[in-house]
Amino acid sequence: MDGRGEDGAGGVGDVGGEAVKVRRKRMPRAERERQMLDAAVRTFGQRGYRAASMDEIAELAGVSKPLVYLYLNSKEELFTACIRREAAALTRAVRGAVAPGPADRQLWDGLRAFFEHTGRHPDAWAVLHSQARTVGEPFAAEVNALRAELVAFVTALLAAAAREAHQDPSLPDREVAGLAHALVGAAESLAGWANAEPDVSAREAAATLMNFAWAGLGDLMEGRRWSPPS
Amino acid sequence: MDGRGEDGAGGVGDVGGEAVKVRRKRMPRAERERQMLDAAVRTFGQRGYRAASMDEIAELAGVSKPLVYLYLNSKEELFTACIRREAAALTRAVRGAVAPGPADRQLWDGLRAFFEHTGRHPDAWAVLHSQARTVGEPFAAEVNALRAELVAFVTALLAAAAREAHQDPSLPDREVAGLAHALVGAAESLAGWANAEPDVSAREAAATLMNFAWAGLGDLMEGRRWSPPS
Amino acid sequence: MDGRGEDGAGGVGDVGGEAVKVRRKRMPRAERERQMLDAAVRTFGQRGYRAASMDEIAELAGVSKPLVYLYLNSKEELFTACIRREAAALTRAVRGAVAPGPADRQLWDGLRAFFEHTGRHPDAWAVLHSQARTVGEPFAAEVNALRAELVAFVTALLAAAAREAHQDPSLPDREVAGLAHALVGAAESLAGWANAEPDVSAREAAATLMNFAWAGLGDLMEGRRWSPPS
Amino acid sequence: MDGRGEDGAGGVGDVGGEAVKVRRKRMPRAERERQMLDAAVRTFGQRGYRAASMDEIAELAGVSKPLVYLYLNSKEELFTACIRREAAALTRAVRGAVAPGPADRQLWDGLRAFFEHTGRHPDAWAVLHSQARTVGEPFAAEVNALRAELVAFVTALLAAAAREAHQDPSLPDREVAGLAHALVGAAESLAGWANAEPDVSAREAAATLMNFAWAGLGDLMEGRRWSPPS
DNA sequence: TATGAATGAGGTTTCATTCAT
DNA sequence: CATGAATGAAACCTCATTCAT
Repeated sequence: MDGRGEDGAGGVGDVGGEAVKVRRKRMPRAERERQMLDAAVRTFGQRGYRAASMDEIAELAGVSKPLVYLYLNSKEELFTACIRREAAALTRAVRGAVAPGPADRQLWDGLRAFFEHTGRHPDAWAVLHSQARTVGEPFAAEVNALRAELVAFVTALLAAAAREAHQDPSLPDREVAGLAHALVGAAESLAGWANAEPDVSAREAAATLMNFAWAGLGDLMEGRRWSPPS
Repeated sequence: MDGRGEDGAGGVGDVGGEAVKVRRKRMPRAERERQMLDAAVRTFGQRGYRAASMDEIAELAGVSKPLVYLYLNSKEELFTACIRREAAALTRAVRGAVAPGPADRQLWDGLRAFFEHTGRHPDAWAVLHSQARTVGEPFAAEVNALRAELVAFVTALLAAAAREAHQDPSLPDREVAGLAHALVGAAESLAGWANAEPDVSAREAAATLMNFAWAGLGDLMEGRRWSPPS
Repeated sequence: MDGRGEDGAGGVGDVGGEAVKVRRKRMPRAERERQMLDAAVRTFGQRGYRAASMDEIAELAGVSKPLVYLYLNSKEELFTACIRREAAALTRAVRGAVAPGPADRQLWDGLRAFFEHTGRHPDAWAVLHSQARTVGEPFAAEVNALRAELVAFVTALLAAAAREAHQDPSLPDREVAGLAHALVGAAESLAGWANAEPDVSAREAAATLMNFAWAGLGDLMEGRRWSPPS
Repeated sequence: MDGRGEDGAGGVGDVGGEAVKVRRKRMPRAERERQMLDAAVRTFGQRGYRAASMDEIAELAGVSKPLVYLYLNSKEELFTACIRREAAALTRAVRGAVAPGPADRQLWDGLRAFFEHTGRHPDAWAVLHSQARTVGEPFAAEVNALRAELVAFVTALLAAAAREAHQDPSLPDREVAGLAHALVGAAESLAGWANAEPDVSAREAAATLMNFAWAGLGDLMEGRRWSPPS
C-alpha cells in the first residue's frame, strides 16, 4: 500500500563501465513526495528519529537534500508526515477488514488485519510503536490520535457486543478505556513477537490474542468479574 | 605552557552578587555514582537515549562531565548501567511481592507490585520500556533479559495454576510464550495509561488487567479455547 | 524547532567597521580540496600530527571545519592524503631530474633535485620526515612506500655504477640496503641542516654529500672495503 | 644504565584471592624520580609527546598522578628531564668507549658504542630522535645540545685525523659541520634500520657506516675531493 | 609523603539547514 | 525543478592539572 521501492527512480546509472550521473527524471510532485516518505519511514523505523539523518533519507530516496527540505520543510515535519501517513494506512487496513456481524467475528477480523499489516510493514510499525514514543512533545498528538482511533474502534465493538447480549453491562467509560488499553497493548506486544519470530503467522497471533482476551471480555459483558481477594 | 585552568581553586566566587558556585564537594565514589545514575535515568527517561546529552546528565547530577566519564566510561555504558539497575529493581519489587498461595492471588500481588513500582518510578519505566527499544544492538541483551525474566515469572505462574487445577493443559511452549507476551504487553500498556491518567491507582490497573485476562487464562488452563469461525 | 542557523545568509556584515567576513565563496571541489591540503601540510609540518588541530587547518584554508570533513573524512585520512601527495611530489622531482649518463652524474643530479625540493617545501618535508614517523601504525605504510621508493632509486644507481665499472661487486642485498639507508639518512640530515642554515644552497648540500659518500661507494663497487681492527 | 623496571615498586598485590591495595612503600626521592623517568621515557618513546598521557605514565610508574606533578611539575618539564637524562646517557656511552689511538679506530669504537646503546634502549632513542623533533620550541634547546655534542665529538675526531696525516686539510668549519651532519644523519638512519631489522648487530651497522663514510673522509683529509661535472 | 576526587578547556566528529546556481 | 557547496551549533570524549585530606 505504500510501495517502499528498493531503488527509487534515478540514481547512478553505471553505463558501460564508468559511473554516469543520470539527469534525475522530472517527476510529478506527489510521486516524489511518496518516494521521500517511503525512504523516511524505512530510515526512521530502523534507526529511530534522532539517529536517522536527513542525508541518509535523501540518498535512499534518490534525491538531493534540498529537495527534501523544499517539499517537507524540516525533519520534524517529515517525521510527522510519516506518522500521519502510516497511522492512516493502519487504521484503514483494520477498519476495512471488519464487516457487520457478531462481535467476536468483528474483533477476530480486525485483529487479523492488524497483525497482517504490521507484519507486512515492519518499519512503518516501528515508527508508530517504538520510535514515536521516545521523542517528546511534538509528536505526541499524532500518536495519540492513532491510539485514540484504535481505542474508539475497540470500544465501539465492546459496546455492540454488550447490546448484542441484550444486557446493560453498565461498564463505566473509564473501565472500558482501561480494557481497550490492555487489548491494544497486548496486540502491540504480540505484533512485536510475531515480527521477531519469523514463523508466527498473523492468524496465529490473532488466535492467541482471542484466546487470551475473549473470555474475560465476554464475562465482563455479562456482568461477571474477577474479584480481588480480601 | 599549556596553561589550562590558571584560575586556581575551582569555583567562581561572585562576591556580593549571587550564583556562587560551590562545587568541589568531596564525596565517596559509590554515592556519587548513585547520583549520576539517578540523573541519567531521569534524563534518558524523559529525552531518550540519543536526545539526552551527557552535559545535561552531568549538570543534573551536580558534577562535571569528566567525572561522569571517569566513573562510567561512556554514554553507552552509562545507559547500560541504568537499564541494569532499574531492571533489577523492578524484578526485585515484583518477585518480592508474591507469596506462596493460589495462582490468581500470586498474579494479583505481582501485578499490583508492578504497577506500583512503575507508577512510582516513571522515568525508570520509560527507560526500560520505551527508550531501550529504540536503540539497536548493544542494549538488546539487557532489555531482553528483563523481558525474559518477566515472561519466566508469568510462565511459572501459569504452570503452577495448571497443576493446581489437576489438569495437564498440555499447552505447547510456544503458545505459553505468546500468552506471556500478551500479558506483559497489556501490563505495559496499562502502566502507561495509569501514569498518564493521574487518578488511576495501581490497584485499579491491576484489577482491570485481572478482569481482562484471568478468565481466558483459566479457560485455557482447563482446556477450553476460543475457536475461530469458518 | 531545532532552530540552528536562524541568521539567514551566512556572513557577518560588520557595517562601517572592519572584519567583514565574506565566506560562502563557491569553488569547484578540486580546487577547495587542494587549498585544504595546502593548509594541512603547513599545519601538520609545523605543529605535528597530534598538536595540529582541525580548527586551525580549516581556518588556514579559509573554510569551515565541516567542509574539511565532508571532503576528507577524518584527521587520519587528511594526514594520509598529505603524505601521499607530498611523497609523490618529492619522488617526481627527484626522478624527473636524473637523465641517462654516468652514475655519479645521476646521483649528483638526483641529490640536487632532492635538496632543492626539500628546501623549497620545508613543511612538506617536515611532514614526510619528522611527523610521519612519530605516529603509529596507520601511516607507516605511506611513509615506508616513500622510503622504499628512494632506496630503490639509490639501489638501482649503485647497481648501474657497478656494471659501469665492469665488475661484479657481489654486494649482498643486505649490505646494499644498509648503504642506501646510510645515504638516505645522510641526505635527510643535510636537508635539515640546509633548511636551518639559511645560506646553504642545495648545490652545496649535494656537493657535501657527494664528497662524503662517493669515494666510499666507489671503493665498495670495486671491491675495496674498510676492515675493522683486531 | 637506567634500569627500566618492568614493575616498579608497589602497585596492586593480589593476596590470596582479593585485590588488596598495598600501602605504597616510602622511598627516597631520587629513586622515585628515577622510576617516574623510566616510565615516562617508555611511554613517550612509544606514543610520542602529545599522545602520551600523564595518567599512563603515572600508572606505569606505580604512583599517583599528583606525585608526578609534585616531583616534576608539568608534562613539559617531565619530557625535558627525559631528554636530558637520555642524552647524557648516550653521550656518556659514546665518549666512554673511545680510547686514544688512530682516528679510524676511535670512530669505529664510538660508532659501535652508539649503535649498541641505541639498540639497547630503543625507547630512549625514539625520544631523542623522533619524538623530540616533532614538538616545537621548548625542547629544541635540549635536542640541539645533544646534536652539538655529537657533532663536536666528530669534529674533534676529524681534526685529529687531519693532524695525524701531517696535513693541513684546511677544511673550513662550515664544511666540517656539513660532514658531521651527514655522518650523524647516516648513523641515526642506520640505528633505525638496525632496530627494525632484528638480526642486524651493532657491529654490522658500525661496519656498514665505516665502509660508507671512511674513504670519503680520508680523501678529504688528504685534500682530495669529488668535483661536480661542468 | 601520598592520593582519591574533581574540573576547565579543548579535541574530533556529526547534523540539520541554507544559499547560489 | 534540482543540486553542489557551505556552515553554525552542539555532540561525545580526553587530558593536564589541582585541591582536600
